[in-house]
Amino acid sequence: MDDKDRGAPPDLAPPKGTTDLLPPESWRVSRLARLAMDTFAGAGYGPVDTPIFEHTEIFERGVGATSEVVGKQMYTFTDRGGRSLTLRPELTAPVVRAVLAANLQRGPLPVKLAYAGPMFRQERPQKGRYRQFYQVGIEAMGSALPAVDAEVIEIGSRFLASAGVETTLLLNSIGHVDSSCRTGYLKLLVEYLEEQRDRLAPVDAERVHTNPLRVFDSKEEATRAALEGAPYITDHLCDDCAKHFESVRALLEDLGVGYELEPRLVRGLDYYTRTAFEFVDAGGQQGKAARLGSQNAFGGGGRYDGLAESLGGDALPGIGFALGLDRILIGAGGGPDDDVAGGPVNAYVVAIGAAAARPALSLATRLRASGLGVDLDLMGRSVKGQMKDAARSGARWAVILGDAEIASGESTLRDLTSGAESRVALEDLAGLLAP
RNA sequence: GCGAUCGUAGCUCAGCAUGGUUAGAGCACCUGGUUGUGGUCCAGGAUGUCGCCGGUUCGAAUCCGGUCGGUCGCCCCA
Repeated sequence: MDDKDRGAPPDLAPPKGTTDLLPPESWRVSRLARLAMDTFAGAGYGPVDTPIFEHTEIFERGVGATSEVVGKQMYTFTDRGGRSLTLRPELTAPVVRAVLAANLQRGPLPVKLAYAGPMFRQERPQKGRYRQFYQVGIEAMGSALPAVDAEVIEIGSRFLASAGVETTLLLNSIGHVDSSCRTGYLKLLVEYLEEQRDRLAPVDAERVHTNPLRVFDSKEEATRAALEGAPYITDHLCDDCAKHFESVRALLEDLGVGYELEPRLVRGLDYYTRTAFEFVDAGGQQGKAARLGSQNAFGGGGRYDGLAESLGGDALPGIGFALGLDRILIGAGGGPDDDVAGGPVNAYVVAIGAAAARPALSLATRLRASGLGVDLDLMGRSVKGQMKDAARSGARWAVILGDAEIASGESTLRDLTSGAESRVALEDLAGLLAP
């Protein structure tokens, strides 16, 4: 087959809104994900993995058909069996599904799970917003006590701090679905918005009936002005929700977690009840555009006491959060720690002369088997080239093997930091190189 | 999904308003100076379908149209 028959060469760029993660950037991502999972594990949250795709219904019923995410951002396709499947746009609904599927709600509670992985949403990509993006998060299911809210929020805030981003925690309660609580409040809100109708921006006027709470999210000047006298949900919570919210706040203060009350905070997914929170960028008000772009949230979460039932399962209250790894990396910037972005290679085996190539490979292999991080030349480089490659690999030691060394069962060990060299018996190498 | 803006070596960019011989720089890469030694220095070398397709022209990186992609804004969120 000649070139003509092959047609146009394939486009090697990854699909729009996606990216190939390669070293050194990929090291930062995997390190951050590990830090997250370790932090979560330290509070009793075990790893959970669910499929990359789910039955579309899980998101329609779980996340809510009126939400923006389900309405127009999902990657939905039909498989060969005629099933409608969707690439996961978030992981709370799938995790709750998995818990119900395994009947974990009948075992010891709470069920505490943590995850890290890719999510998918079809939106116009820009800085900090991609079609495939990485999230870490936790879910605690089975307890409606305010203590869980406090634990979850504290873990998120502590992880973000250790990841090197400065955040402000915005906190709100949006009550539960009942005429004495949110439903009742919504009537008041709609009434108020109706009165202000001509002052609202057109986009927001449309939302008054479809999703009135979301009007609070508006960035339109006109709408913001019109909202000045709007009733806040926190003033209309039922007694139980008000008490719950009060406890959460008291516990956060106990734990030394600072927060700002934000009565206009409304999250985009329909399943949230009571506590809702968001971690927004606090590092440099002016430099915001240069940091997260038009995005300002590292992540957020909240309680979802009705989610399990809307998926058709037993009642199972829960709370969790999701954080965007991509955004955290942007917000943390490239710290000084990132210079040593390489892998954990401690030693580099240098072969001098053709006769040393085979012994070098087997020495490297033996050292690796004993648990050391070892690399060597696979390009047939000159000695000078190998030394250069050794320096580049980030290794502390060069283990040099030439005819003289082989003859005496030794190697020349060079400290690449100081340049000091010494002869070392091969059998002593592993011990000397151990960190 | 809508609007704006950008797209030249691996990377960061110059060149483009006034189209015209082999398209440049720095960094990175490779080789040599040092027949068995890196990080400094010196000398040399390789590298581009000027995003892609088409149009105007004797001639296009340069002008025009379309398209794809990045970035920014809207929307929404992680």
